[in-house]
Amino acid sequence: MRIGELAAATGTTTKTLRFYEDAGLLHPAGRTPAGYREYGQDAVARLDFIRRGRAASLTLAQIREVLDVRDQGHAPCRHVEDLLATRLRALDAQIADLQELRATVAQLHDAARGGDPDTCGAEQVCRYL
Amino acid sequence: MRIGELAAATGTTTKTLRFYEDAGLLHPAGRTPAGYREYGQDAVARLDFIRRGRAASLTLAQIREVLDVRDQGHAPCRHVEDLLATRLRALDAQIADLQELRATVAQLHDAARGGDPDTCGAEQVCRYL
DNA sequence: CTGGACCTTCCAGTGCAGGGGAAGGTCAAG
DNA sequence: CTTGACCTTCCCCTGCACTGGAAGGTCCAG
Repeated sequence: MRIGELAAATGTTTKTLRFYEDAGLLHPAGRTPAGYREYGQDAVARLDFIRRGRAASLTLAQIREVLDVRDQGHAPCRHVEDLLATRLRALDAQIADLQELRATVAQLHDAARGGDPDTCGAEQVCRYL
Repeated sequence: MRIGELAAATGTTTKTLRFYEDAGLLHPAGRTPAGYREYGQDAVARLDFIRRGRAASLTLAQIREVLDVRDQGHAPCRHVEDLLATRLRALDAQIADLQELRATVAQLHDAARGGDPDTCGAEQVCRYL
């Protein structure tokens, strides 16, 4: 199939597919005599994997690592497990950071809600922030 | 004071201060005969405000809005309150999204943790993702 | 044989908040 | 007089994952 069909079949765009090829996530596609890219079903499976990886918030670099392991003939299960564990820890840290930030912002907002603009001094930009 | 002193006094860099001036967060500074920027104490207060805004995860554009209101002679309290409320809602949404994502990744990780690499078929990249 | 849908490559831009570094001017100390 | 610290403008680079658009080639239906 050609690039447009593959894009439609995997819910992405031709732009993205060429970008993935440049980024090393897709093997350079075979070409028709006219120079058009030609893909087989394996490309669909590969893109489905990439999509699942993206859905799990893995970066393209991480997904490529997994694909590289697979392309070298090894089962990437172990690598995927490590990746997911790392991602999980990062997500926990990120959520904790955001919750802390939320508490700070909520505190500021509580102080500002009920404030009287007329009592603002001109020597500072805003006493509520 | 000169730009390096101001940077040291506010815990930032000269690069950032020039960037803020370009971005409209700082008024164009006065210049010495040699062309050096010259700042007063008000610049320190302004940068402290910017720093607090950044700490509350406001964007530079949002902070500039507040400063613009202030510069036009109005107390920005009300504007700040709205901004904080909006930021709070965005943070809640972001935290909820991340928690959902975390659940998904945790599920994948649980499935992968106990898996046997030898049972992986070659027809897919990895059955755990 | 022409129109339109598709394909190719290449270059540039998006958003965000700066950072790196070059080429050159200024100032005070030694 | 020179050294070194500081300042100036200028332009490009970073990360991340694309997206937009121009200029041109290919293919098929009418």
